[in-house]
Amino acid sequence: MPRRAAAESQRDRRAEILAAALDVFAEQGFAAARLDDVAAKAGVAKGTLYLHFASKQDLFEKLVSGEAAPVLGQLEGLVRHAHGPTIELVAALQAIFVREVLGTRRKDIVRLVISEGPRFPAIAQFWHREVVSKGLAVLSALARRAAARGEIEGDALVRFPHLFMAPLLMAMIWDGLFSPFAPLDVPALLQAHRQVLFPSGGTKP
Amino acid sequence: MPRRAAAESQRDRRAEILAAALDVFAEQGFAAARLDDVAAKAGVAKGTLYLHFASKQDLFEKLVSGEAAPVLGQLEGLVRHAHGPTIELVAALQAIFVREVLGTRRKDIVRLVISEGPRFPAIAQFWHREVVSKGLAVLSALARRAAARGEIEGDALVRFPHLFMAPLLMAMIWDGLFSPFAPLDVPALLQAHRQVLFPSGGTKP
Amino acid sequence: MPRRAAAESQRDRRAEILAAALDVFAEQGFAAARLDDVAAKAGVAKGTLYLHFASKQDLFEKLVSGEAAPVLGQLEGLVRHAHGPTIELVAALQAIFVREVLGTRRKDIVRLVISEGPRFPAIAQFWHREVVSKGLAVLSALARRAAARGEIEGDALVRFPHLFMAPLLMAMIWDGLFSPFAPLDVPALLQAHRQVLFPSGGTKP
Amino acid sequence: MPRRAAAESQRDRRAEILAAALDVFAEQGFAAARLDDVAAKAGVAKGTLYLHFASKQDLFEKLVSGEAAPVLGQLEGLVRHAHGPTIELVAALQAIFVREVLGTRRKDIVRLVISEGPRFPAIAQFWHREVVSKGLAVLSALARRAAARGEIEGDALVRFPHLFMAPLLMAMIWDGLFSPFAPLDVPALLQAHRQVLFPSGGTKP
DNA sequence: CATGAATGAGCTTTCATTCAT
DNA sequence: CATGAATGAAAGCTCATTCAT
Repeated sequence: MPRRAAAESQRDRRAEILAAALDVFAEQGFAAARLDDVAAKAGVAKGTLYLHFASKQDLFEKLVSGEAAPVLGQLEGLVRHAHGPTIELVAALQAIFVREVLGTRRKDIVRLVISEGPRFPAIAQFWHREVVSKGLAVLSALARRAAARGEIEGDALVRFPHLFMAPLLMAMIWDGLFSPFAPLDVPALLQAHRQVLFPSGGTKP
Repeated sequence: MPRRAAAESQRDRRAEILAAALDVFAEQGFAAARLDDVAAKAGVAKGTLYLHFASKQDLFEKLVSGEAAPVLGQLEGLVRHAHGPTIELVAALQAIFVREVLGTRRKDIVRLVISEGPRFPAIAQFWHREVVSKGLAVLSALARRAAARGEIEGDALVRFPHLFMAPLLMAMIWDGLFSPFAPLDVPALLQAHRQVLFPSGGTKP
Repeated sequence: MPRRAAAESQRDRRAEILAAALDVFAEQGFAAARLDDVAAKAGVAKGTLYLHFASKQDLFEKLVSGEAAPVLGQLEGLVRHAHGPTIELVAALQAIFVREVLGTRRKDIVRLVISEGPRFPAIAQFWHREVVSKGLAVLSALARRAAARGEIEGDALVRFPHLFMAPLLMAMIWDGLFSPFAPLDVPALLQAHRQVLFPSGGTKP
Repeated sequence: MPRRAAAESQRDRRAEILAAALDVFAEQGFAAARLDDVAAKAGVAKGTLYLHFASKQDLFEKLVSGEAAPVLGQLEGLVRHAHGPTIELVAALQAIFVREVLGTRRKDIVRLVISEGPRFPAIAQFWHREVVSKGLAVLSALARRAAARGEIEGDALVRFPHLFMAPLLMAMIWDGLFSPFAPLDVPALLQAHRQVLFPSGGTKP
């Protein structure tokens, strides 16, 4: 099956380039990244990049638009089939985020979206549509569940599920900026956050 | 008074260049910013930039290291001379942040620190030392006050005053990324946050 | 044989660039030379220079460090296999110098070494080690031979073979400075020099 | 006499600038020299240079065209009123050259003429007319005197008095290029040269 | 006269993109 | 498909020259 083998090697090539691109873009930012470095890191010639991507910008856009779906799926599944106190659900979601985003190169993707997004409207829109709004919908459902179970008061978190996310965002940004000289204890931060969200410890007051 | 006049015009020139640099760096990021554009926007020749700043990087570092002190002073004063319910104090602090940061070019400075800081350790350290750690100290004092007055439970916010800031950070990032097509109601978000922080409405339960 | 062809074209390119660089550096000196001119003269784009040389300085150093060995070889061979009166040998050496240095672009290399050497210690040392000290050694051997054959008196030329070279150096400098309006009859100068060196006409007194 | 004082201070200023210019041009060459450095070294503002010299090139031309006459006068006087063996006269002339040129900043002027002359025809012509041809005339007279006294044979040195100068030129160039790591014993070189010029020790054979 | 801030043309160097092999 | 030499349009930075003070 030479066709199959060729297609696979194609996919591999492309994946290697994307991995190298992530390294370089994450370290340098879009403008300062050099395709020479991407090619060298991917082990291909510079011209080869253009067989897979139309331009530097295209490579960048493909890179930051291809990595979010699976995590979101995990979140969605977790919430849909949830049972037990919501505070435990929140802890599980945070753990997934820590493990699957903060603990992987995905955090670099998110940082790139934050840093470069304003100059790449297509990327910002894609992320809002495919990641942010879906994630917020899941979290809003979560808030509704907690309210229905009497675990939280008011509709603040239903209307602004962003408040679930904010400390995770902060952890991600802190990590990139200050962790070399002022590391942040992320699990403790998230635990504190859960304490704030569920003042009565997650049980009905 | 020619000496005096010359010194003043010097300061003006420098301020004009910094203002132009903020425009250009905020829009393009550090690497993609062109000093030609900065000079044109400031109404000076390219060479003039180098009479005031040693290099592009120097200009950038001076720009992001010169704008935070006054706001912090406001916050500190407010907390020190506070009276009344802490929730109102928090509302006032948030309002200051919205007015003095989100509502001004300062938000662009902060965004630049977030985006470019990882490549400029000097800037990250400066901001951590001069802005972030001081701001967190103020917020921690605020949390202690609220706990002392019985307005919040636990020490989560004392240990992690970051949780006060997180939604403001989120608002700032959202604004830069998504506001053109998905604006965020920041006052409502902050009000919701206050509801979460002070579930009993800011009075002792 | 595409590999072979590519390597050859590589060498050709490099040689073309070096030839163009010699033209431009010789005419303008190092500092005033423009790489634009080098590129144009070599028939390549400006960026191509940097595929072969790391910088303007590198190009210059490679240029002045790559052209002396063959001539020295000729001199050495001539002296080693000499027979007949030394004055004829000197005449032959001078003729080689006139033909191979004064009559070619090599004289421009030497002039560049003289003019720019003080600012390029690496070049000065290279030339002293590879060219000057070897050349002087050959000339000292020549003086020893003449003394052994009773053609000259004293050891002045053995200790200072520089005295053989001095008029050639003068001819080279005169040529660059004054020849447009006051040409120097170099063969006559060199003949006069031989008369001085061998007052008895090259035969034992 | 304010007029006189002003005129003197004018001359001083000009002399300071020329001295500073010599420092900078000698170290950097014409093209690489920066008028900023000249002004700083002279202790004047950059604009002041233009009150005394029309341009960088004008400053350079004035600098290298103002320093030769007195030395030539000494040579001329010495030869005109000579008595005793010519070899002693030659030794005296060489000593003057060593003292007044090699031992002073004048050697830097000469080196500048050699290095930059090809790009400044006005300078080359001036030096040929005012210095070189006059100096050679003196040396030719010297050679005639030696021949008349039977101290040398042939007319080689009468026709090419350059041969007197050549070792001095070599010493000057050697000094600029190689002396840091391979110093040349100039007095010994010149003594050797006299031995070659006067093989019988300066007495009639 | 003297100053030095301002100018802007011009320099070296970089790097996304192309294309002959 | 893959290569990597070649391109050339910028970009950052310099510095001789000018001129308002």
